[in-house]
Amino acid sequence: MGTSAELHSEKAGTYHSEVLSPVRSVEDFYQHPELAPGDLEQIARAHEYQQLSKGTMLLQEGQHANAYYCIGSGMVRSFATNPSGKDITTGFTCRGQIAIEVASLFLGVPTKENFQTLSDCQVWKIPLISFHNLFNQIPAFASWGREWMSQALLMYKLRALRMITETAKDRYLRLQQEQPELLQQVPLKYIASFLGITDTSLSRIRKEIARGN
Amino acid sequence: MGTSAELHSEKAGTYHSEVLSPVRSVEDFYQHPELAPGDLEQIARAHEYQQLSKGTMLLQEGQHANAYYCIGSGMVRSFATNPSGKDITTGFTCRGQIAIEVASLFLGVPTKENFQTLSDCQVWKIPLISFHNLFNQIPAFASWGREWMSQALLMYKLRALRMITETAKDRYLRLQQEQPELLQQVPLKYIASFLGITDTSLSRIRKEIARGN
DNA sequence: AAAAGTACTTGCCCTATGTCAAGAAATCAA
DNA sequence: TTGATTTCTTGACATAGGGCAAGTACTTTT
Repeated sequence: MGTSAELHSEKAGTYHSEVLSPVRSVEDFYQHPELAPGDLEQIARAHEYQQLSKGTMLLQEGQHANAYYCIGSGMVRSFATNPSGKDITTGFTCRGQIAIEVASLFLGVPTKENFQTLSDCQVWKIPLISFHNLFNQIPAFASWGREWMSQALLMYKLRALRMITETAKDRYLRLQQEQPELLQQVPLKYIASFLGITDTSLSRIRKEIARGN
Repeated sequence: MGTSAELHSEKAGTYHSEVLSPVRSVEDFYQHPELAPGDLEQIARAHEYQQLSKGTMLLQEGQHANAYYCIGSGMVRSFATNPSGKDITTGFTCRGQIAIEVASLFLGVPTKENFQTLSDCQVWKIPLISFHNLFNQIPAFASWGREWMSQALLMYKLRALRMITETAKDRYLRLQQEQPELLQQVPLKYIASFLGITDTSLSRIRKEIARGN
């Protein structure tokens, strides 16, 4: 379970078998009406393709993020550590999504989150400096970035709102509906802390649902 | 309590008396190392100064946001309405902060949030189209925007995390410490729903704290 | 000054979820 | 294969916070 990216991936974890087909190209991550094909090529060239084995840490608490990752296949978990030592899952990044610690990357502060692969992953990595250059050279890329951030902001706002307005069971059912593959691939304790409850409670909620809501 | 901005503000509400001195200039909102004085002048010219009376709706659920507001004095509350009809306070925007519905403004979708002044306010309003022009014409403005979004994203992530890791009392004490003026100026029910609890519970938490933690 | 409305508190009881501990089942290590 | 580890479930009990209703104080309206 090293900190560095490793290049072999013979053995897929029994838990986290790959179901979905991988994203074909890094250009798929940068869909935006203003981005011309030439722009996309330039953007793509700024990424480095990597295969990461299960358990790889992409970023650890206290470090400064200096890159982000477009996830072609596999899954990444991000988590923060409580003062009392427990880790709280803050999110899952799946195939087709971008694993990034915005605060550390763009504000230059040490991160309070950890990012770790839950399975073998294929990713495209782009360094901050390359991002920065693209941002300044390609206006449409900056627009893409603004939209991506808007979308991300919306999701976190919704998450906070839902922690208030929905019960734990509601949140689990929503997750089940919106990301069913996640429930198969991720250990219950991570899902529980992501939902804001204990694994004990989630187990009971599952039982209740199994009996027929 | 109209939808449009109004220009008189003789009578300050008894509840929400102004304590803090207003922000002097709109340029204070756009501090960024790369922004030159000339840029700031251009940015400032894109804003319109307005005085809004207490109760003014800046944005209502279902509308499309087409501007945002830099708050020079006063306070704005944003809230979402539950399916069951209750309104949940999603945030307070105070002097020196920006009242904006990012999702609606930048993704062009109808907003699910409402924005309403809690007191008479002095604001600088900037239309989306002007923002967009500045974003494309002034690279440093785009950088400022990216940083602002990063900061906002961080705060919403923290909010979601704290809803999970902290008790309601913890959250109240934090608010008391970080924004004491807010507790004086805002009715308890709005603070309660912002904290994710009922006004009844917040009242009890206050009592408990008053007795000596 | 009376009436109506709003803000806040308090009591009683209830539910969702947490804590702790034990045990079964699956997985991993050797 | 065997033992160790992890995952998940379940029970008994505790606690935070919600729902409802009443009551007080303050504010606004008339």
